[in-house]
Amino acid sequence: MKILFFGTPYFAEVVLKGMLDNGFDVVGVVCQNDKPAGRGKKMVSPAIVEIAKANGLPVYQFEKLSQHIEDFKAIGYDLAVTASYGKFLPKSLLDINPCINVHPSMLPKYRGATPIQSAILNGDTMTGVTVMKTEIGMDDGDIFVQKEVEILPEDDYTSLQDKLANVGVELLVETLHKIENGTAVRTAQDHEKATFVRLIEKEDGLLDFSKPAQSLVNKVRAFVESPVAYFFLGEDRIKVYKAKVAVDIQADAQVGEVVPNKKRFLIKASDGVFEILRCQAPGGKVLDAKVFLNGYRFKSTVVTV
RNA sequence: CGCGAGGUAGAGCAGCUCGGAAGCUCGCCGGGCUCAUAACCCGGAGGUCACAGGUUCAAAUCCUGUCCUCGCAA
Repeated sequence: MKILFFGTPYFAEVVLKGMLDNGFDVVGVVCQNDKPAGRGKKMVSPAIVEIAKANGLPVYQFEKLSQHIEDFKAIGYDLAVTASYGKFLPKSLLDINPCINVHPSMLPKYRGATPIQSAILNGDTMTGVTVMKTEIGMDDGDIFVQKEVEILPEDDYTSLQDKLANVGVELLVETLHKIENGTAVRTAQDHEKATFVRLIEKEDGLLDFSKPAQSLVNKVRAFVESPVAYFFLGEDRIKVYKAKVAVDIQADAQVGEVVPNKKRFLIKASDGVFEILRCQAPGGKVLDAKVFLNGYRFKSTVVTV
């Protein structure tokens, strides 16, 4: 069975590696185009390109998939597998051969682009992975298999994504074997229960200290890779990479005010104290709070709203 | 050539505008206080101020070039 893989970011890399490690015959990788990135806006390829090339796989980066149907037919594959590809697959492409998708949520919950972030953001304690048939509609295809994954309090996007990707590989391998044997069974989703998650904007990362401390911590956990939670102290935009609720601290400050403390970076939230464990000031490196406090000169001790 | 910030003891920073004896917070070593301590007090080690040129009696500080790091924007 020749497999054509569609995927772009890290989650897709793990899935691709998983298929290769399990001996599946991947005949090519389709991913998003190179984009100008970083200082000097140099063109940068998705990381998956490197992995594909290292394994001798051809890489296809088409601007519009629908304009390359003949190219896809020429590749000669039997099944398409998608994982965080980033764009819809046109019907003309889905009509060539069957397509299955790996989605990091317990569908029909969290259909859309940001299931992992959403689960953490909402303070969920459980999420999961679904392998289903790819259809025209967004994440609404019939389900082959799904498995729950626990979200630990200390999990953030990075760690949860890893867990989900590994489970995704496990489920995908299982499904691919069944498809090969002809024993694959799929069931329709309960569309009534579907929930959708939208793309995340940069401004979504702004921390609002009039909210409960735990919700702020959840935002930090969910956005640690991107766009990163932040707030302003005077003119300085402080990006927060790790935080917790300081349950041992007596709140002796106004909401949004820095709680005086020599060794800990604390800010009063609506219902408790938000403690920053790892952060970054403009122009500086990401630092542990204690190190950050050694050198940082506060221009304001109240969060700018 | 997208815009911008910065490279100063092991770490994080100040000093640079107005050139003229290298400082702060932590860490480390030693001593003290204490039932005890991540707390407090005293003392100590540790830096060719990124690199290379230039200006000057004198450069961390001014000028030029190189390397590296980071923020924004995409």
